[in-house]
Amino acid sequence: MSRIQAVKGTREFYPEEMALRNYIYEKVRAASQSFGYQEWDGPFIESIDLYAAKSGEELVRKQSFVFEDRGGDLVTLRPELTPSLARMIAAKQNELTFPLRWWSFGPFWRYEQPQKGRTREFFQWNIDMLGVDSPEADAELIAVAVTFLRSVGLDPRQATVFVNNRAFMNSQFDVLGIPREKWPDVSSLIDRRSKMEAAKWDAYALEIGLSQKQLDGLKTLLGDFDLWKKSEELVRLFTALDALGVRDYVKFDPNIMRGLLYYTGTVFEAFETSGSLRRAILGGGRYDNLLADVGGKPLPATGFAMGDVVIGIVLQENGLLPEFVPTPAPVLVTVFDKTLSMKSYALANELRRAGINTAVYPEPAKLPKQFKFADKMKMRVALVLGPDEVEKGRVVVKDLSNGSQQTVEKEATVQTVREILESKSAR
RNA sequence: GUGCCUGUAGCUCAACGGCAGAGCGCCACACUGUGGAUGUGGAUGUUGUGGGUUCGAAACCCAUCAGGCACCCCA
Repeated sequence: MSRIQAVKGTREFYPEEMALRNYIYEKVRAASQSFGYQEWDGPFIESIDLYAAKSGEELVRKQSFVFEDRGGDLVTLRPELTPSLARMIAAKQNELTFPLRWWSFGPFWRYEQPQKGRTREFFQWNIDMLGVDSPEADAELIAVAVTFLRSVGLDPRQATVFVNNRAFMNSQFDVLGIPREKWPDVSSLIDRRSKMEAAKWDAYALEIGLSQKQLDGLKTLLGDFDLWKKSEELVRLFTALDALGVRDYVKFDPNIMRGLLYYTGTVFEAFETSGSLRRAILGGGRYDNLLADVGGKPLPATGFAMGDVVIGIVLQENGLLPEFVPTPAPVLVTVFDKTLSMKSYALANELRRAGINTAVYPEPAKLPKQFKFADKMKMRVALVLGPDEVEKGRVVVKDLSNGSQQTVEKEATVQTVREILESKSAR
């Protein structure tokens, strides 16, 4: 094919996909706003330098869409939102009202190898609380996440949020006598455990310089799912989760570490428990140093992000996609023939003026064809204005969900249509 | 960026060196004033793209593009 195709990894939203995107957006908004978070957004294009500071070399060097603008500056399509957030907060740190609760849903780009659940262009929900340094704030963010998961129909058996605490794990490493400079290596070791064979993982652990005794101690830690009881922070977190009514979705898991370097305390990730996709639905945690790192005054922060791609697949695989109704207009006014078409147009106008979304069949065609169209578009009501009706000043109103129809005075059309739309569909 | 697998009708797939097919969907008609059901008929196409091998390529080889799996990373 010589046709120019879409750029690799980009998304084409046909109406059906667009409906899903909007559905997710709607549920994200509802969950965010139910906890009092404000919607905001940053630029889609940023200077590469913004990310060079803190996002990690991998993200900047290999995963960003970077290009030179016409003025010769290097710019990038944003690969993440947090640096923009940090800058915008730092710029108005003295005039914003804290604690600050912000959320956002928008497009991001990463130059990655596309595969299932991973595209180069994706939408991401970001939500953060800034200015509060407490496990209860972390618990609130987890509760927002669970509120969302619940609202799209996922129950605790289908989706679980796994929680750990970076600082606490570090203190445990300390107890094992693992020196501070090895902590990042140990973190990525833990991150990788589920992906490696046990023997190879052991070998790798020794390779990065752990003693056999430290390795044994580490394995005991990672197998201890009651470990959280030793952490005052985690105990407070779970107590708050209980009060917030989301405890049944959340589990402590010492194996959750998360790759990003800037997490300082609580970290969490939500996974689909049964599905084919072993990717996180959402992930986040506490990052208390980020604002100071980009030149602002120190400010504690906690938050998480969720991509639209994985959650879309999870919903689909669990049969939780909302029914797709192609048309936003539940009413079709058929066009009988050329001479009567203006009568149909005028009737549609009346319905619209009464606040009812109405489509007219755009040309004269056989009625079966027009009814098939209405059916495929999942319309609820079809109106017929033929010679008989026009002569008597009447309109045929048909409820497509059950096939019943009635002939009414033209003046009663709006009322009759409204009654059908408000009644339950028989379909 | 690396390794492996896969690209055939709108969709799911068959044909695996010898005339490109099926099911679903689509369109038309039965039904010139009524959709979903049924029946009958019809069109599906540069076999992802470009090159090579061969008398002959959808098939074999090379390149390229896209998708999938793993690595990497992560939403």
